[in-house]
Amino acid sequence: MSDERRDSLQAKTRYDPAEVERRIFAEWMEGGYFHPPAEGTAEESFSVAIPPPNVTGALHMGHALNGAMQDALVRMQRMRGRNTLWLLGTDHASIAVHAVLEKELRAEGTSRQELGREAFLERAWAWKEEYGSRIVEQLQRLGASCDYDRERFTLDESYVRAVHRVFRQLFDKGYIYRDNYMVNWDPGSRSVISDLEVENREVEDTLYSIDYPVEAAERVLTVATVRPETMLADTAVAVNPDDERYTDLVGRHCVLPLVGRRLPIVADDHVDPEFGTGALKITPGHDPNDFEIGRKYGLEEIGVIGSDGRMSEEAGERFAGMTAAEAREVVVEALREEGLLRAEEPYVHSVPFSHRSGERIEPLISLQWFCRMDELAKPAIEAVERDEVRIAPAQWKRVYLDWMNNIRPWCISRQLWWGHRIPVWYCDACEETFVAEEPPRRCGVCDGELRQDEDVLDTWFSSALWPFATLGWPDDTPELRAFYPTDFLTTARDILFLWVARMVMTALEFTDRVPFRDVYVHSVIQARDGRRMSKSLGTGIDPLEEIDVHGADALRFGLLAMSSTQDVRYSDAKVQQGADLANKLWNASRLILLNVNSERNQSPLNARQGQVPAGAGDGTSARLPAPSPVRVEDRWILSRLERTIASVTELLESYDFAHAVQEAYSFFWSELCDWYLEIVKPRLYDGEPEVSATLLWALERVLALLHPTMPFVTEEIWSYHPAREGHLAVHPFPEPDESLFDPGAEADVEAGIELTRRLRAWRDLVEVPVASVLAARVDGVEPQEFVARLARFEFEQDGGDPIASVGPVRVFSSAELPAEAVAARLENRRAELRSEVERGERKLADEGFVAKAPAEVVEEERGKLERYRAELEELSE
RNA sequence: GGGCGCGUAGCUCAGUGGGAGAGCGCUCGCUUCACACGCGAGAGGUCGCUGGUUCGAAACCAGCCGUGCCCACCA
Repeated sequence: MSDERRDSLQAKTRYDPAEVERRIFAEWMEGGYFHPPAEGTAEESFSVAIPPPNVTGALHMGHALNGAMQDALVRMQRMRGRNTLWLLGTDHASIAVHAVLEKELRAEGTSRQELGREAFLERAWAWKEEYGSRIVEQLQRLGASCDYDRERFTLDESYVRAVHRVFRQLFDKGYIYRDNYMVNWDPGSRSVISDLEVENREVEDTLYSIDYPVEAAERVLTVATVRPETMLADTAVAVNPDDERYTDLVGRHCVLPLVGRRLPIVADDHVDPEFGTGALKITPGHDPNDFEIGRKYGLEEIGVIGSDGRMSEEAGERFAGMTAAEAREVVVEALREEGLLRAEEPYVHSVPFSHRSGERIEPLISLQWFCRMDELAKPAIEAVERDEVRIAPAQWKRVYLDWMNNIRPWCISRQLWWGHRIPVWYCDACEETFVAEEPPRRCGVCDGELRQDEDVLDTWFSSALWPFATLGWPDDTPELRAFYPTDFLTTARDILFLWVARMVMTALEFTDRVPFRDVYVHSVIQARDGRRMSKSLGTGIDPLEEIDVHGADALRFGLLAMSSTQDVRYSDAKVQQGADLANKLWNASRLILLNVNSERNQSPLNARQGQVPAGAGDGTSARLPAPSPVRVEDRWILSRLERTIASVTELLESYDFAHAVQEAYSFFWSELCDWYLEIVKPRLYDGEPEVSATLLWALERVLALLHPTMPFVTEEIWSYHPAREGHLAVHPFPEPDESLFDPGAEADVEAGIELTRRLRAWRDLVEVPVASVLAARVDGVEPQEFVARLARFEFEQDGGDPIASVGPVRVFSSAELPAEAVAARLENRRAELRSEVERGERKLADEGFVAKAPAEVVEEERGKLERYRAELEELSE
């Protein structure tokens, strides 16, 4: 280390992430570590496709958590020397982009319709170029080791080819078809949306009961509805076939009030005789249930509400042009005048809203493109049943399977412009339809002009191809060979159906492989008060602000530490814990690096594994073996370190990030810093070579172990390590060395620690001044050297009569020891011990326990009882 | 209507059959030459309630109470 470097290390008593992070990130990028060559096979390499954020998106906590998890696993594999790709990209997000741009256009007093398709798309591309990479830059702030040189976009030219190929093949198989069907019309985005983009909310409406006169009879049928305006589109009335009140009416007709249309009275099981009067008005044009019933009985389908949300010509002159809400009032008023409005009552029920625009869904019949999913689902169900795709935690496997087993056709067309335009062309002259991957020039039948379908595909149709389309499919590219299938996917559960299930289906259909081996469904991070984090509620917490204040490592540690298999509240304390850990790492490293006797400065980690990390030095310099510790505390810390490496690694590999980081934290803080460093300080200051070697070895391994979760601070500290030959980002990840496990050393040092603790506690209780060193004798085995030093005792043979016992330590009286406090403390301890002895005796007197409990449990109980008895006897002398 | 989850220290959460844990907060004592974003020592829980299984239950089973989420076509 140069003198300047040493001085700066000496001077910085606090770790400052803001100063470090951008510099370190730039070094990684310069090293090209995140841009793997497209070589080898997918089995050899390690790859992850990032869940592509929307181009309109800004980094939110969900991205940050997901990023922290992916980066931890990706970095670990990269350090292990795998050819590692974390594929980055963004999603074109049709609806979101439309929302942004149309808002802009409205502010300018115009609209996309006025602008026209071509100009709108130009504007959309310009917007994408300007803002689309914002989230990518934000991922860099997090330290995400994505391949920034291989960024993909779901509207890339090659991606478009993949989409067209998939569309045509599904069409050829008869899975994709065009139909007039009941769809979810979103007046907000003025497009159809799929069932998965609809959310139901409880709403209080008014339930109206309306009398429908029966034709040629004095009777009326009273029907109930929350949407009286849709009665204009009624084409039947239904009753339950078992409902005796109406048996005689089935097959006859009602007369629709205000309209005069004759409505057949049909019988159908769907009608609940208990609800209202047991008679249901049927509106196939505007209600999904009624639509099904209508198709079943071949009823007329009338649409009275248009896609603009206004009443159409079909509704009649009186209503045409009104909004649905206006029409409702007029209809109700007219019914009231005619004396047909039987009742109005408040009614709470669930109503569909658009997840995207937030507006109430208008169900209507429309000519749209659909994709049958049942055949595609079959292999995707089997793959998960057979654990070829493993979903964790386990309950999500069943949720996935339940949904897949009840899958319904998917409406894939959208009345939008930004997106993959549907690759279908129509010939108006001969009414022929062409589906093609490349735009056909003329009609193949009559040579007439062709007109492309106006609509675009659901954004999720293209996202469903993400893991392979980003790697060049349908071409057989080196990237595809090297990195597909990918290894895992981490995601929040809200896109399990929307995205994950569809990727599994398309991957199996088009590549014959599962797209990834593991799916890990992670926590949703809620706001501090337990509410959803959302922009509209104002409950969002900005990860970038957190990074500004605490550093990326702190945020990453905090998110991983708070994560769980269930939803958790955002915890400032956990982020602070991460910041504290970064600072502690920095300062403990300063202690080591500024005080070691650095004659031996090679890398033990490299030596043991014999690896030369990519991007590291030439790999030819001499390597030293692991330190061969002579002192028991050295053997202890090395043993604990290796065990920690083993368990942290195992926890990371099983996606248990919270326990992984907390285990690393507690080893480092409690064992390495609080005990080992305190124990060895005198040897370190003395310049003893053995302890220096042990400390440098331990530091190297701790930094490497923590690098996947806290990449910046570990990389920065590593830059001062004498064994450094290259960046930590590509340094070997530690493998646990079981030959260093040492149960004997662990037991010995832990006993010393325990005694030290008891001595300190005793001092505190008798209120002896902190600085005073107490004289005492030890009966039995002499404790380790550090016990007396850290507890501020001096062990000697002679000092008169002991006035107190703490374990084997007999404390001599001295002026600083208040006799009364000592006596009180002694009595307290005796009382404690008596109760412990009593408890043990009671338990061992229980015949059931002695007879049925496992022998080792009983033995343990006996041992404890013996120890307590012995101590009590000692104190009673 | 169906499904899944949760209820443990003041707060946020771990803990799946052998004496209740962590972080933060709180109390007391320390400016001890890595770190006051620190060090040492403490206080604080009838583990939602009621039954059951077991020698032994925070953990397993049943019921209840409270709470969150997902799915679902009763107007």
